[in-house]
Order: sequence, then structure tokens, then C-alpha cells
Amino acid sequence: MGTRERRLRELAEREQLFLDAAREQICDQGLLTLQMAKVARSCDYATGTLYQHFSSKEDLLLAICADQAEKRVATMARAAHWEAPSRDRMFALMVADMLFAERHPDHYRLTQYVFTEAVWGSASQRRRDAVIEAHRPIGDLVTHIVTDGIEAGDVDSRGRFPLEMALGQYAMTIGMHHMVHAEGVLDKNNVRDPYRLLLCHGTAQLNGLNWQPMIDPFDDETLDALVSRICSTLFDDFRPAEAGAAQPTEGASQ
Amino acid sequence: MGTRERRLRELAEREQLFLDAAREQICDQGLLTLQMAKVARSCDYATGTLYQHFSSKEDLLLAICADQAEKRVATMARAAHWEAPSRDRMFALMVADMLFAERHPDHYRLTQYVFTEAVWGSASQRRRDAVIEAHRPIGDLVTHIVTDGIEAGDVDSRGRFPLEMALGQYAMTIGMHHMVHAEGVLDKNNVRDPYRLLLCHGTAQLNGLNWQPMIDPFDDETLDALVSRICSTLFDDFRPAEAGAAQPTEGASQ
DNA sequence: CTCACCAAGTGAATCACATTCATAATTCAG
DNA sequence: CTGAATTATGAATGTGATTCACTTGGTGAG
Repeated sequence: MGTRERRLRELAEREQLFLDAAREQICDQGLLTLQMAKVARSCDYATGTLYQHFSSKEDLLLAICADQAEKRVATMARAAHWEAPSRDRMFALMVADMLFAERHPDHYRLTQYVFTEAVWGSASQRRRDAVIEAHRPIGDLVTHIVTDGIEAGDVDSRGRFPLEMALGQYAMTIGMHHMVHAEGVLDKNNVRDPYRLLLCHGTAQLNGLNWQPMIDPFDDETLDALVSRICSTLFDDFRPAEAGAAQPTEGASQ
Repeated sequence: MGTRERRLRELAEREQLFLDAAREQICDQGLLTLQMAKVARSCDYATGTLYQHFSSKEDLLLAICADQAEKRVATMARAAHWEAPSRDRMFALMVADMLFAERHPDHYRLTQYVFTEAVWGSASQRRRDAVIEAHRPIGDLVTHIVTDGIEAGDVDSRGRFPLEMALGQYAMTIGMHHMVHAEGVLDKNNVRDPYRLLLCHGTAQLNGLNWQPMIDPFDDETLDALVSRICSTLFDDFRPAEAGAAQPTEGASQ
């Protein structure tokens, strides 16, 4: 009978309902005030029902993170599948992540929180695996670009695994997100426009890896033009980047 | 009278007592199980007394972070004050941070947690400022190295502020720490030896900034030798780096 | 169609802690 | 030495996560 299947589908639907409700509550009122009972109530379910899906509050947070990872992956996939030289695609990866971060600041804050020992450690193993699994495609995309680059002769991995070639850029991106979200830290050090700096230093890093063709990391005009091209080609449907990032000079913005 | 002064000193001492007790409890049993009452009790004070120093649990966490920052700064200062070319000192900065992270894994996990919206946001403004203030010297050290490098003609900042020149490397370091501490993430992606990769990519990044003299980021032997030299010159008193990092080949290790 | 049964849902009760505050102890100027 | 002022105390309070004894509604054998 399809009874079991229907039930399974209904369960999945309800789980999504909970996830969306919780995310909305976080967006509206912040992580601080997220309450399990409120989430359940806002979906017209009892608290206990919520706990049939998520073993704890932390478990729910990881689940939201895994759920959202799909969208993040989709954004980065555009960059990875772009018909362009490998080096431009690596650059586009950074732009994609920046745009995603701007569109979904809450996702970033949540991710940061979720990977914290205190939160990560109090979620179920199943959920942890799900989060890692949900992020795996990012690694696959990157591996793909690097492999293409090697085949095309754009870069020589000198014995490193493809993913290892990209880890520096990825670490830099993560680190910059964290600094941007650490309220006050950059301001008090007179650092402006951190995401523009990310592009600058990311470019330098690719140059240092001898990834062809080289770009002058200090040449703002060229970088801006590249960002512009990427935005209009791949992210036409995104809101124009406002604060912080390099501004596209084309029609889309302002 | 010195009465007021004595009282102030006693207050400071007690605060330190609380900080040390709390840190020890975190080291032993993890952030998860830190309880305010236990901290107070372990110092033979009542709960309320603890609250005279820290406005909340989060406030206490920030305070620990600020307190430890001093040691971290001291470690990085060795690198910054090294009698060596600016480029080597930048590199040494990464090594210093890696060593410190290895020696104090708890400090890193705590820092990561503390800069999270949920925690940062529920500490007092005073405490937040203290944390930022405690970290300021890092910025100063970096600024110093970059300025020296520019004066010596090792690097051209091309109009960027000194700190901005180093932000890429700093972001990369932070990001790598976070990945290392995100249990399971690197393993499941077959990434080994993340800190060695940090040195590789950091070197590439400095090359890309055209910071002289260049080093081949893929030349493990040269990097190892440099790490060795740094460890024996500056960090002779540190335990030899075990897992993950590039291993010194000289006498000190093993 | 009825009824015993059981998986799923419920939300009030429980529990764990952070935080507060009325009271007790201590300090200190005079 | 005394009483006002300051500080310490820890039991009481408050909040919110988590549990679990009790419903409920659907299912299928008779």
C-alpha cells in the first residue's frame, strides 16, 4: 500500500514546515530568542511533535544549516559550471559566496554558530553527518574546477590533491566571513570594504599558485570589471551588491 | 589611604581566580557543561559573588577570551619582533599562531564560540570592548611588520593601509583554524595536514602580493627548513609540534 | 459496521540552570 | 565601639528545554 509512503511524505513535509518556521523566527528575532515551543506553536503542533523530528534544539539548528546548504551549493554551482577559464571560475566562486552571504546573512551567522563545539557537540551524530553530506557538493565543485584547470594547463598542482589546491582560498573566504560578522572588530581597526580585500587577496593567492592567466590583485578596475561580468552573466537575478563588496559598474546596480 | 587600592587589587585577584577556575572547567569538561554555580563553588564563593564580576555567563566567556588574548599576543609578538626580513616575519606570524593553537586548542574553540552572534550579543558592551582592545596589539604587530617591509622595499602596498595588506593572510589563518576545529569536515574530504597547507597557501599569497624574496610554495623542504628555523630561534621553549603541522627536522623535535 | 489496538500527537509537568534579591556578614569612618 | 554602607550569600525565582502519561485517530480483523 502507499500508506507508508504517504506517511513518509507527510513527515518530510512537516519537517520542512518546522525548518522554515524556525528559520523565519531566527531571521525575525535572532538566534538568541529562538524557542522550541514557539516554533511548534507557530506551526500548530505541540512541542512534543517537534521533538519527534529533532532530538534537541541544537539538532534543529544543524538541520536548518543542512537544509540551507542546498541553496548555497546551487549558488556556487553557477560559478563552477560557468563557461570560462578555470581561473575565472575560481574567482567566481568567491564572488558567489560573497553574494550568498549578502543575501543570507542569517545563514552565515547560523553556520558559524553551528560549527561551534558547544552546538556541534550537542546535536545527534546523524544530524552532523547530514550537515557534512549537505556540504560535500562544494568540495566536488571545487575539485572539478581544479581538475579542469590542470587539464587545460592553467595550473600545476605539483602533487597536491585538487581540493588541497583550493583550500587556501576557501579558508580565506571563511575567515573573512567570520571577521565581517564579528561586529566591531574590523571597524575598530579601520578596515573598510573587507569583501573587496578578499577579492584582492584571493587574486594574489591564485597568482602565487601560478594559476594562469595572472591578474594584478591591486588593479581595482580589472577586478571590478570581472565582478561585473560575473554578476551580469551568472547572477543577473540577484539584488545588486550594496555595502562592502566591489560594485558592478553596469546597468544592474543603482 | 591604601584601603581602596588594596580592595581593588583583591577584586582583580578574585576575578583572575574566577577566570582560571572557569578556564580549567572548560578544559576539563568542555564548554557544554560549564555552570556558573560550579565555578563559584570551586573558588569557595557564592554564585552571587561571581555575578559581581561578570554580568552573565556569556560575559564570563568573553572575559576568559580577553584574558587569554594576552598570551596569544605575546606569542605572535615574538614573530613580529624577530630580527629577520619582513617576509619571514609574516610567515613566522602564521607559525606562531599555529603553535599557539596547538598548545591551547581550548582557547581557539572558545574564541570561535565567543565571536558568535548569540554569545557576543549577550555580553556587556564593556566586555566586548575589552575583547577587542585585548586583540588590538595583534593589529599593531602586523602593521609594524608591513611598514618595515614597505620601508625595506620588500613589498609595495599600492595604496592599501598596512593592516589591509595582511588581512588576507589573517583571514586564511582564521579560516583554517575553523576548519581544523570543525570536527570531521576535513577528514571526510580527505584533507590531511591542514596546517601544512596553510603554510603553503600563505606563502603563495605573499608571493602573489609580490612580497620579496619569493619562496616556492610547493617546496616542502624549504618551508620545513624555515619552520624549523623559526621554531628553534623563537619557540625553543614550545613543545615540538606533533600532529598536522610541518615537522621541524632539527634537534628540538622528536 | 464495530471494536480492540497501536502509532503518533499532545501539552502539562519536570528538570536544569542562569539569574536575582532579601538577608546576613563585614568593613570602616568617626 | 557603633551604626551606616558596602559586599557576600545562597535560597528562591524565572525561563525555557525536554519528557512522558495520557489522548486521539486511523487501521484492519471479525
